[in-house]
Amino acid sequence: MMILPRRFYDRPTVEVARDLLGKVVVHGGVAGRIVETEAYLGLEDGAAHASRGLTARTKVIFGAPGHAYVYFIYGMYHCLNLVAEAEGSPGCVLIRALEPILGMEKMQQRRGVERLEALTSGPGKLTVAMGIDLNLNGADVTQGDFTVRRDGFLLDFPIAEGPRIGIRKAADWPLRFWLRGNRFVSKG
DNA sequence: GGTAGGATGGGCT
DNA sequence: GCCCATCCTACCC
Repeated sequence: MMILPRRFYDRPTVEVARDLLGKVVVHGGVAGRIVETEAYLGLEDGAAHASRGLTARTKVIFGAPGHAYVYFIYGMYHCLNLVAEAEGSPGCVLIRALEPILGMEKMQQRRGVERLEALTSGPGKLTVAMGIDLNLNGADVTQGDFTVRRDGFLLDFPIAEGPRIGIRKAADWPLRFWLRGNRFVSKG
């Protein structure tokens, strides 16, 4: 599988969010195919962390594309984003759900559940299953043992789009993308 | 089938 | 002090 090059991410965030569907996140011996994403934009997007401006937390989002933005939420979960847009221009894509394709036993150990549909069907679940935490914040996903790749298979479900989940501001913006009918999507 | 409530801690006003 | 880009359990149709 070919690692996605940095230029893949150096585009408008919405395009990157849509095109990440079907790509494969690899971390060590564990991998999953992306089936659901959300785009988070810049200053104009009240739901985006970057709308607060450049801070210690958001500096990764303003940095070079092709890096991971990982943050801690609700006191116990982590969420994985991939940074898009040129350096200096904020934008990132939240990975909301994966279809497990490699290392399912490891995922089951980390999650403490058996059902495949329960392993990675949500942003907090998939970071546990993949072993992703703050240590990977800022990591370059175009090289090393934490990467995103394309596998050459065609998408087997149509792409759907709709409002993002779990936010209050800009709640009606259609920036969520998913593979309609895929059983690993978090909702719908 | 559905949902209300609680766990739990960092970021920012 | 308030707000979260969440998840699981208990409980109720």
